[in-house]
Amino acid sequence: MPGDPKAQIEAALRTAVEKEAPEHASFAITLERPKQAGHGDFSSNIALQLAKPLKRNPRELAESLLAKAAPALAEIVEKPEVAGPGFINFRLKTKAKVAVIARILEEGANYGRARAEKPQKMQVEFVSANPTGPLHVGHGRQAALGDAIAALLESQGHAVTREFYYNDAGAQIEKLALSVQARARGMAPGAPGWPEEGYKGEYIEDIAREVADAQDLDALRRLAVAYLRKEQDADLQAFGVKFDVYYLESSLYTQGKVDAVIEKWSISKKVYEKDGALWLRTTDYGDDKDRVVRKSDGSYTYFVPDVAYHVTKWERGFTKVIDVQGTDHHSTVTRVRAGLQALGIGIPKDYPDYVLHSLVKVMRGGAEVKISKRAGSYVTLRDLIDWVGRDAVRFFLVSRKADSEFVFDVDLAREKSEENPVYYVQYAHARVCSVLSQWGGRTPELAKADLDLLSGGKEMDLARRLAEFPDLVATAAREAAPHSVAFYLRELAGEFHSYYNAERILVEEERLRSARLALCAAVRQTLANGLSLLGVSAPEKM
RNA sequence: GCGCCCGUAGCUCAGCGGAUCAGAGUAUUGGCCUCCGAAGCCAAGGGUCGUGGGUUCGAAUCCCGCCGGGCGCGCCA
Repeated sequence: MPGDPKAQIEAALRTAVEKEAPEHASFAITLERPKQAGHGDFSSNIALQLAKPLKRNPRELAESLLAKAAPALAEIVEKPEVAGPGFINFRLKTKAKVAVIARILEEGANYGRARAEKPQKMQVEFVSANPTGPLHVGHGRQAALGDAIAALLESQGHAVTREFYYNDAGAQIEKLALSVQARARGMAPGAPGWPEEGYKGEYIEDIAREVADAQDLDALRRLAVAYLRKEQDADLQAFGVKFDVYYLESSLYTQGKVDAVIEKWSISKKVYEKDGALWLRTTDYGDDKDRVVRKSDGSYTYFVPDVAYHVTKWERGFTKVIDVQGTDHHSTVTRVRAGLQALGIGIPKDYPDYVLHSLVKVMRGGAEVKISKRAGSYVTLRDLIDWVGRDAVRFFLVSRKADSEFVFDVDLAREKSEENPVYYVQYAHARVCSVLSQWGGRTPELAKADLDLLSGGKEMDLARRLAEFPDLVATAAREAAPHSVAFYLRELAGEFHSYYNAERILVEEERLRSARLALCAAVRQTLANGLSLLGVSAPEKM
């Protein structure tokens, strides 16, 4: 495919391997992008990998492979060379390097997207907060992560459902209702007689204010749940996150799905009675100890509906499911998988996948912020959005690996917002838009620009960086790791700023100007595509 | 005590199935606006990659011990 030299080089190497060592023809050829420009645009360690099974000197093998691969590549690469212990380095000709620009302008918003060989029906479940209070910063991290992961999977051609699961009926909800009732009767939060472990945040008062009849606990419960669901939805909307499905835990009971799970376990003899309770043999599936599934009072533990819920995911045809949760829930991983295995209905052992994130610590004014007035005991997502803005929150929260603990410095993100990485990236986008608009032409014309006129080092760096994007997105999707996209965008923005300051884009000479503008337009498109994956806006002005 | 995760520059963090890997941002210091956006660019200083072993020609990266931190370890969710 024109504009994809990587595929051409891989094909040529594969052909060479087939000739050189037919018995290893199926060996995976992986091209790497050397970090240092001095080592070319692509390198292959295939000779090092094949040297051992073939019992040959890796350098000599590399030379031999190269001799067989080189003729097919004469068009696109400079003279390739064998380096070090047996790496083969390829340096693209300018024409092949800049071809990516035309490709980006042609593909537009599709640049970086791929068509999956086997498109799958996938689901990402995240946030899943119970309606007992405002969303906290941990939910924010989940929302940012989950939405970005879903976008990444979609970019690879999969059909992705974003799902929110919540408990609308359990003991937590009862506590909520009782708290609101107490408040509606004029009781002060925490005063004598206040419900045990009741909720004390300011929002309880807001809900209580709307209570018509403090005696009617059912109505009160519905009111409280509806109120908080609405508030959570408003926060998610402000955060730019939309869900396709809201799944109610209560529906698992009303549809008999919870009982069905117990029944299947019983039939396959995976449960036993002890101390008046019913236990599941999770130790058969790697758990430390067996777990209670039905308490002696006859009610189920939380994890039975949890398993029933995951059965519905499987039955709904989601072949891949990613649950985004805090690391404080990591013990459920083994348990849920064990519960699913014990059903014996053919669900894979490692179903579902999990992305676990550690908690977020919020720093402001040199001290940790632990509480907000509204929630009573934690910092809310809304606080964060109000303090630093949606884009900064989203970008920050996905800029770290999910499992690293993360200190969110509000002062850095807010008071010195010009130093914030997200503005650095958005600013690059705004700058390109500005130069394109000052030129005043139509972007499609740029696709016909004579790109060979680009020759500067910074121009080659940019072209090289732009070409990395599709692979980077594919890897990020496979690893459910949006942070690498954030890092990439910062690097791309940096190279653009550097270029912009060093070269004049709007030169008099029309052909050169068009070529440079084409490069700029490709940068703009790639920045926009990347930011879109992270749910961050790409402003034309700021 | 047991299990999982994390220790990389002053700070916040990338890099992790070995080679071309000591990195980014920020902070500090010094330069750059008669010219497309200075919310920017250029340059400098700053780390024996927690620590001690092991495997290897070669380890931030793999293995083991230790130290430090986080989170779990309920007939809570």
